[in-house]
Amino acid sequence: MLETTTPDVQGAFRALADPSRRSMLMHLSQSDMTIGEVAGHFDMTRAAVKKHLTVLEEGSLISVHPKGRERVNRLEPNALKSAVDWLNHFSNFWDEKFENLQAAVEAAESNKQ
Amino acid sequence: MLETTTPDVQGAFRALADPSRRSMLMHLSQSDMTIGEVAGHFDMTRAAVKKHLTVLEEGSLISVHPKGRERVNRLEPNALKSAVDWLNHFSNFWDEKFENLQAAVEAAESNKQ
DNA sequence: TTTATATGATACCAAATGGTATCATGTCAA
DNA sequence: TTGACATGATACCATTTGGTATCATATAAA
Repeated sequence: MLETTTPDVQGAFRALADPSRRSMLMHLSQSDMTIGEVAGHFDMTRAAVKKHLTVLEEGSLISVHPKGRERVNRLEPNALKSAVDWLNHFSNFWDEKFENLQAAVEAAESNKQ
Repeated sequence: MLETTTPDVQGAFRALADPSRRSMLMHLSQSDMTIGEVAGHFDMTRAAVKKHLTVLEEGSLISVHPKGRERVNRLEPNALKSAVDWLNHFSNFWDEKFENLQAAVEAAESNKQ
């Protein structure tokens, strides 16, 4: 009831607060990418990009997989879900639209299992 | 298509990144409150609370309504929706569960009008 | 083996952030 | 009117944050 600071949630929202990081998530939603490939889409040094990717990894929004001398960054949808969950759970208080939405989530989840 | 930095979204995610501010939203979801009332729930000065409330207001997550010498802070659900929308739109890329979810949102919205 | 390359690590910097203390202002009430 | 009180506004501080530059390390390739 009214959880506010689950570490997961904090890490996710923290990572989502920066527009560059949100943009990186967008890129990673289209394909896994090495740090160098990610950096190719941004006007900043690889070191800066790597810091952002570290924040995303700390928030469990991405996972990193060594492959030879490269490190492949992969989107992790589940952690994003924890942010959505926080917002939805919270939203139930005032808007029935969100109740429908949460019901849809639960229905979809039970269908999968 | 792949919007990353709508001002709305940035303001909302920025405000949501801090656990104190998320907690304030929780409290405000139960009732409108003056800055003094909000401050009563936190171990920090009123000035600090006011700064947080300003960030929430800048993100359009709350609205402020003068009432005599008080200023009543009220939750604004719609701005939270912009954050949810960003997450959902984004989620469609990899998880059909979220497609169901977004369909439910749209259905609920059209039912209302 | 040598060399090029992808990444890691560190040091450093300016600006933003979360916080305090203090003072000013506006409004309710005696 | 005058005092109490809720809030606004500043100034200030320590820490975090987003960024750069530089050097070290590990691996692929010649």
